[in-house]
Amino acid sequence: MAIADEKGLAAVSMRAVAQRVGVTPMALYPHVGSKAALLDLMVGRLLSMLGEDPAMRAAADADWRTRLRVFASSARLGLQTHPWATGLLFDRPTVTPEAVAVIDKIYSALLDAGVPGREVPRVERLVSTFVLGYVASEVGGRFGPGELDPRGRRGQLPEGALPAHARVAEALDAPVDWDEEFKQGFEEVLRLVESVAAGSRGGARAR
Amino acid sequence: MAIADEKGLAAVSMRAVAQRVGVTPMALYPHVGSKAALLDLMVGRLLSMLGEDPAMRAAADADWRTRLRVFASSARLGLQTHPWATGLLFDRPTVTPEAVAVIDKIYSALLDAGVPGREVPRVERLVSTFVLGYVASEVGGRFGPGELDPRGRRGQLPEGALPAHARVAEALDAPVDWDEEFKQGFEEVLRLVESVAAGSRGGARAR
DNA sequence: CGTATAGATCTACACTGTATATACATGAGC
DNA sequence: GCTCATGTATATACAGTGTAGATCTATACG
Repeated sequence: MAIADEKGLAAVSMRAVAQRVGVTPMALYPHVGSKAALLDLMVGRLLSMLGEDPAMRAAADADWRTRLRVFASSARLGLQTHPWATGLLFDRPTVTPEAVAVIDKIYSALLDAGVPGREVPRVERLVSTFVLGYVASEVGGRFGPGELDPRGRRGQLPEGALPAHARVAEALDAPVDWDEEFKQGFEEVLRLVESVAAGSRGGARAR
Repeated sequence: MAIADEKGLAAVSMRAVAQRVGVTPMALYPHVGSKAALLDLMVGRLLSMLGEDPAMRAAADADWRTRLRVFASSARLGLQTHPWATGLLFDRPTVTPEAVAVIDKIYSALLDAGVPGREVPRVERLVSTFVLGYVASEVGGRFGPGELDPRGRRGQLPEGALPAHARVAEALDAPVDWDEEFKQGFEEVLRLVESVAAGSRGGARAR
């Protein structure tokens, strides 16, 4: 994990890890099994760090909204500190003990919010996909500026090819406060959760 | 792209591509520049396929909701057909001509929905992050079952360690219709978009 | 015809994960 | 104290990666 933090996931080779722990590459195999298993261990460790995060422990008895907010910001912070994990999280089923322990906390918050049990796993997937997807976009560079500034970007295409861009040009030129945007987006996700809960309280609906 | 579709992104080596086109590996370099540039070209081509998707063309004059729905399902279908692209999309800034052309369509739909111009880029990121994140989870295997069935998964931890899982056990054992869940989640995202638009119509709010 | 130039080729380098065979150190049973 | 099994560490080797650098070739132009 130290190697991945410092030089990126690509730098995590069996040889590099072995050198770090002062051993020959093949000596790792009896311990970790394979490289894929090593990556699994890294993800598991990160998830258990999230599960035991002091901020999450402190909020354990708070209302469901606070608990979900703390989860979101802790997860975001953890993934920003360890960006290598985002890609891995999409590739692995969330079935390890560490993963289900985290998910159980989210289930609990959603149940307290009034989301019907039948809907809880679905809404959990929706919420955590927002968090993971958003942070993956931030740290991966999808939200990044690329080589061109916004003005140059619009210049790549023929005049009038991007009518809607023209109508929001001022917003595109303004700098973005990503912390604020994440927070705001998550608040909207929380309202979405509320509406699912309220929908169930309102009784059965058509279809 | 054919190689990636057939044997996964890892199988896309310069040597494999060269063999496919009947040429030596180094002959590719004057044409594509580097492997990273080749991957950029692949992503660009996929995005332009999405932009010219018949379904999206057909819905070009429909109301904003239909346009966004068609975008979501076309993007999902495209990414399911070409799963190698999901990881790449998180890693590259969306600044290529092909990418901004697609984004412009979403901007246009959001403007028609009544989202204020100032908020349009933010809401676009939110909507497309949901679509991309959800599909990346599907094709990457995050939503997959892993090696253990749901019951075995819960058995990994000591009794009572997963109280919330216990309360939603029946939902966890039920099979999931992913098409339906995606559709439902996206409808909720659409309501979220509506609420942003409605919030702006309602005039300024207390912070 | 000669020559410039763009493209293709060949070789080589420093990497990757890991199969295989070998060496070694430690603890158990007699 | 001795043997032997077991788990760990090592060394070597193989097939693969992206691509730098030098060389070769075929086409177009004056």
